[in-house]
Amino acid sequence: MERSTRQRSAIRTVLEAAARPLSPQEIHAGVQVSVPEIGIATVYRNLKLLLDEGEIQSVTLPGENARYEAARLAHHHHHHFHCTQCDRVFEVEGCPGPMHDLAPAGFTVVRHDLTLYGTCAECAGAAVAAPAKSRGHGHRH
Amino acid sequence: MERSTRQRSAIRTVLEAAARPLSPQEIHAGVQVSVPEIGIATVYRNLKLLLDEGEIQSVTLPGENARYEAARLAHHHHHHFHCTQCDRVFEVEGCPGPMHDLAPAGFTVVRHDLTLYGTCAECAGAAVAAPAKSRGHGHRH
DNA sequence: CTACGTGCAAAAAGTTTGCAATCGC
DNA sequence: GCGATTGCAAACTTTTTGCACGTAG
Repeated sequence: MERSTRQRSAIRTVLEAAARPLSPQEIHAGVQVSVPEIGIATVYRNLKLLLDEGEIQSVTLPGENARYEAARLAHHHHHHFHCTQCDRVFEVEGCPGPMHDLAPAGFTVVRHDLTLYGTCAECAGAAVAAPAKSRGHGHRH
Repeated sequence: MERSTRQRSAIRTVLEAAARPLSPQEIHAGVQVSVPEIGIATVYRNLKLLLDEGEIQSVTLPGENARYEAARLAHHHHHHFHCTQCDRVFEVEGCPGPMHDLAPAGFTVVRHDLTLYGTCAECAGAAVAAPAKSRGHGHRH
């Protein structure tokens, strides 16, 4: 049976408190504040477990590693906005509508993912204050 | 100056011959047919080089490692269809149109990626012949 | 007490890099 | 000949797994 452990609770707490999808590393760092001895493996094991239970959802964007968010914080059908400057991911409400007929004849569209790229409001504002455009964060891998 | 090597030519050939985006591993395997001693590092180095030159493009789908295709085979603005049964990726022509106003106020949309998921025509046909649905290919990582 | 959970370290998988040998030009 | 390029192995990153110990119920 599933037990209640300090580490699992802390992971839940961090995810509930986040306003956006978090990477396993961000979650690990966040949990270490309250449970310093937690290992990254425990984070991964719990993410998988919570995912199976449907308590959290994974957010996978093109070319990025998976992020995770509490399912109850995720809106129904939504998409994501990826700020190319601060590298954060936001949910966006809208959807261009059903795209069942974009696919060639014979293809069945079950689901779709849409990712918008650009500059978030915060970074757009910062750009005014500090017009020096630094190219990305160079975070490879 | 850039030299013409057997390995680089072979990589170009494999990409040109492919009807779909290929993973570095698929490219490596394909090139080994004509240049057996090629190492995977050479594949990666050349992919990066060809990418910088704009000769090829990378196709990054959510949760997947990058695939590559010859730029001249890629259509202008297009999106991708990922068959969840055979795991192959196809290009689709259409686009639901500009989605600049999906993002919250203050956000600027520069680009977008759309991925459709479902069953390709071939797999849909095969399903009729062999209705047994096998759950995915289990390719993790 | 006992099975589930954890920490740690090692293993996988994918990608990058250092280095000496090789080969195009 | 010289420098771009390669093969190999080692390094690195992210995620998974083995194992002995810890702990919730």
